Amino acid sequence: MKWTELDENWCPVARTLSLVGDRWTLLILRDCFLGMSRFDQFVASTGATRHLISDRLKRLVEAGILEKKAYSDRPKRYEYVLTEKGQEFAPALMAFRDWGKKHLPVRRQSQV
Amino acid sequence: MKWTELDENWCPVARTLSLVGDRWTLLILRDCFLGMSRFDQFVASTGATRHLISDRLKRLVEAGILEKKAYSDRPKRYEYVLTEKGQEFAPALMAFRDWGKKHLPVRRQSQV
DNA sequence: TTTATAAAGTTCTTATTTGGAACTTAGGGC
DNA sequence: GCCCTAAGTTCCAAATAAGAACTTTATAAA
Repeated sequence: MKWTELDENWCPVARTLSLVGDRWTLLILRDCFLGMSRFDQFVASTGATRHLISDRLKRLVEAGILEKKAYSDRPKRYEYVLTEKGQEFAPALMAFRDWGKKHLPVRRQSQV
Repeated sequence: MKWTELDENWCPVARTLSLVGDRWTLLILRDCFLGMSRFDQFVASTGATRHLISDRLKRLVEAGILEKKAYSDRPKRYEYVLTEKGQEFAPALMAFRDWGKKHLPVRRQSQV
């Protein structure tokens, strides 16, 4: 089964996962909550390929979680900001953060 | 970057995602919270391939989120139950559920 | 005594997705 | 003209997943 087929599942968890249920998507959302909004910031911060970031941003915009806004006209440059629907995803990320802090401590400090 | 390389990331969200950041893993956890514990239940419920379920259960057991317990000796049969560490993942799934219920309503009712 | 069923996987081949690097487009500055 | 930035796109090789069949161990039925 492809994961996009989960979008009409009876379970709201499954439907949510069909949209954001992969690590790069959730890392992009984390970055948005940390104040990032630009393509290259997401690439640098997540470590994912440009291709993946491009694809995931498209999905998030289609889903109404992010909004693509021009912040420059010449040349055309865009940034991505959380919509209200996206903002409401905060509790989920906070739950992930809390679980990680408690159960997955870092041994060695690694770079961003 | 491979997603397993996120496990020593500075960010607790990223570390959590390196473990459970894929849709099938989270669906398995959802099923555990719904009371399921057996291999074939996970296969039927999630719609993922047996191979995937096998792999993800292994990871979850290694991570101490699930425990593999024999419930029959002849023949040897195992089930998977949430550890306390796994139980504490509940808030994250509830956040997903709430977000899905609010923002992703189902149009047509589909089967489990 | 085959035959059938069940649970929990494993194996196999093919298809899809991802990784990594280079390239593109549209300016701006030196 | 040459280099730089930002936001992508394109290409091919490598990794991962899909789908179906097969395995193992044991119980029950014909």
